[in-house]
Amino acid sequence: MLDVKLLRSDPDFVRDALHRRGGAELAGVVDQVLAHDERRRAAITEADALKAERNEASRTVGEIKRAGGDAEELIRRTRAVGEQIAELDRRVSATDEAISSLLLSTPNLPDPAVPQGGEEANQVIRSWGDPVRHPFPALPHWELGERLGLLDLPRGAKISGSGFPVLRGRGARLQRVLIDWMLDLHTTEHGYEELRVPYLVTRESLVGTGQLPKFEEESYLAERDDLWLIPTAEVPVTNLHRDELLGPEDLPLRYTAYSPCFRREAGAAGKDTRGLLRVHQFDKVELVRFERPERSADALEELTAEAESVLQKLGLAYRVLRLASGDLGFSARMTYDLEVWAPGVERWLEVSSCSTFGDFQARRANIRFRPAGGEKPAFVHTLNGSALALPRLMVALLETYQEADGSVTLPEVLRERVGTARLEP
RNA sequence: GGAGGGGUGGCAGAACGGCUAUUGCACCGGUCUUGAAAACCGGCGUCCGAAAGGACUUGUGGGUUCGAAUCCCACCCCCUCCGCCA
Repeated sequence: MLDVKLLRSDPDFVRDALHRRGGAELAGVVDQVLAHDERRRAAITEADALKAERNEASRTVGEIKRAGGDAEELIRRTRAVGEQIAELDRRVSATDEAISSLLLSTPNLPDPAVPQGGEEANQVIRSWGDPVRHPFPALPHWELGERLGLLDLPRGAKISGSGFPVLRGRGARLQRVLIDWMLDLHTTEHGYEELRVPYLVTRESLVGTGQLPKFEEESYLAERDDLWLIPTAEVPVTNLHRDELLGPEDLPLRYTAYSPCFRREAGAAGKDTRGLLRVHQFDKVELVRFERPERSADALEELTAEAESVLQKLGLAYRVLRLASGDLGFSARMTYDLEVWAPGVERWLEVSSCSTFGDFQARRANIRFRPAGGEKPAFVHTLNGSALALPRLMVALLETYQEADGSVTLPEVLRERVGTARLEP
């Protein structure tokens, strides 16, 4: 959520930043909010004066009664003031609601370093490894998966519909091993605390991180209990500290969590329907950081490097993109996408999105810290990134390490855990 | 699911219709001190306001009242016991 004070003090700056992100219509919320804000403050000023009057009168009533006098006349007049106050209070809450409903649906402002434009303006800022070109006809992962008995898409579809893959045998084990190995990497080498979190969350939690109220159609809802399936572990992990005031010594906080992720992919019907490229349920290991504001820029670089280290250790070629303003997620201030090369489908696949949110989520979720003893509380900065998302990682792994005979040779780091060096039919 | 108890500031914990939340701990500033500790003084939630000042804040939302932490209603959460259960 944007700070109303910022809109008030520098409306041109906010208008301009929102314009870069979503055009003139989006920039228009600034003036709408400011109009409500002005009405709101006028009503508060008026109501506060009447409340002061009422408090004074009530105090007097108490004194008169204690002295054994008759306060009827004063009570009657004060009752009328009470009605005026109620009317003004209604106006305050109406404008309040109008403002928060506008702001809850307004995305974060892009960082100045973010390139302007849509997807086509994303910048490749670095790459690692050489994209593999096999000297034989490379198979896509769904064929490899089927031949090697790792993947059973038809049965997944039978159970739950398309987009719900079944992994089996070595495939299931490989995925479990990758999760385990990544968690170990982040806890032992990167200083993260491992969390195991709920996969169903309240509406409030989704509002806290920014998925709601705007993207309701993207989430699954268990209506009977009004609980939502998480689209990412970011939601429960970030909300871990919702409505908390952290001490000066508490930051930074670094958490890693495995979770399944549930996404309706409502806007992507018909896109990437084959194999594991886009599914409704997938596994992911997530990194989440709570940082002091002055640390958040460096923290994003660190977090991105930590996600990259997974691909490096697996020997998979990837590139890092800085997303353009129009391609940023709702809550993000700046995002690096990691795209891994998949030689079977001959595409770069997004396996990680590392973002800083500034104080945007902290404001929505009310996560504050005390900068130093005695100082006023301030909002923390939150960051997160996938490290990594499993399906596309599996895709890149299988397609990259496939052999001419259809088998797959596993990278060294996984062999012991999987219990074999080669996946064969 | 049933019965009972309870949610008050960063933490602990009083007040149970009116003098507008007593107090302790922690933390910050000051005085004192060579320095520290102790002691003492002040501060330590949000909003409106340029300021003076004012308003709000006792889980959340309603209601009663001139006035609600306190009374009433609904909901949420925590604890204890019972039932069910991986």
